[in-house]
Amino acid sequence: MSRTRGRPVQGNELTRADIITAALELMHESGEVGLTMRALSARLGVSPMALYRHVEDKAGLIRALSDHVYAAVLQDVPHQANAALMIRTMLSRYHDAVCKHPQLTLAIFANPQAFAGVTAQLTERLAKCLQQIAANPLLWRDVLVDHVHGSALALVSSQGDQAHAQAMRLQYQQALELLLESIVRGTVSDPKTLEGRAP
Amino acid sequence: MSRTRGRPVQGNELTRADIITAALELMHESGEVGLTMRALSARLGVSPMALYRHVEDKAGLIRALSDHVYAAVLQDVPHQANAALMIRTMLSRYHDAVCKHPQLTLAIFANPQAFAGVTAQLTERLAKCLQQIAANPLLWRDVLVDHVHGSALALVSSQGDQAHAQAMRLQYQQALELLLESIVRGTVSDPKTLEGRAP
DNA sequence: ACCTGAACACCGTTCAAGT
DNA sequence: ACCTGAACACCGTTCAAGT
Repeated sequence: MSRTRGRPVQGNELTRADIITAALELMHESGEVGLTMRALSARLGVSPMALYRHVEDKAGLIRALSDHVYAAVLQDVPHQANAALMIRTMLSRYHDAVCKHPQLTLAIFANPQAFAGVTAQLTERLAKCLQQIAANPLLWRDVLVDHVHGSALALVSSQGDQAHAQAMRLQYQQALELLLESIVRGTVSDPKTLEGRAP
Repeated sequence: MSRTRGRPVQGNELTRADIITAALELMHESGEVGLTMRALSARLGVSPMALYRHVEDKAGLIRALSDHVYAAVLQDVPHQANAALMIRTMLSRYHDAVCKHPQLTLAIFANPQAFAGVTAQLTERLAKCLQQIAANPLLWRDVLVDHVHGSALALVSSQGDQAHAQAMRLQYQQALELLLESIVRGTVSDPKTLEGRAP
């Protein structure tokens, strides 16, 4: 009988990938609070200190998790295309990633050192796209990104209710369409220069 | 020379109010992570266990903090008035409270047991107001609430930068106006019944 | 190179005891 | 009634040691 989780083959070396998958499982089961170095090492059948060979820190672990989870968000987004379409795909992917691991959002913001570069890149590209279709691109960018983060928090607080989570995903998609409509329909009411909340 | 923080008079009894103010100070200085029962008790010049006379738990402490911080949000909001105005005041107050203690948002969502009733009441009243002016009230409610929560997270990640924080507050107000414009201007594109994410 | 064990400075919380 | 002290089961992380 082989083990279905933890290190795939007993006696093999511990892998960064093993750590990441085990950590995500652990976070699903017991939340951000449950993700501890000690519990993670126990699940992998290894001493706590073995983790520090593959990950710098607990913050480093969370950074690794977000890099892994958000990897696909910006991949192969064409550079010269319909701006609304690009916004839709980037935000849908980001929202999908966030919904699969809502607790990770909490962990990232609770651990400022764990902040991954993906969010920064995402907001930058979003702003560029919005400049083509919106009167107030930076305002709308924050509205859109905050909506993703806010729905992650809502997802965390409705822990485990799968039907509810599914309903919320649908609702997000509809709200996104509503917002995109409003953006393209909108006109400037106050054209003075606005600063974003970037890096 | 009297102490300027901690218990107001030495020898006096420890008060729930003392605990709350000291806890908020502590959270400002060292974040959600820094708010520990032991550090809090040390600041108050008292044994850790003395806190448990006035607060059930650490979750109970955070619940007390949010009750205190959000107390003014729904106070004296008239029941029959301009709907857009009511939305503006409720959200502005909620955003103000959240901005004064952004780390508290993180603490509340990280501690599900600490969830206070104010948010539930707020979303309910928001939905009622939105029914009067919006085609998709529940969708817009989530967009508005998520924007508040999302900007709290953004505020946490830009730790301590006061000028930046001020700019973000301004930006929030402008985004809120933009959203209210969009709401009143909007028409239904898909009139099928939508469910909210409320309890 | 990769992992272990013991140790340190922390947590939240229980429980018995002091005044 | 209100607070203290010692103790328990946890944390993340350092450091020396094993193979």
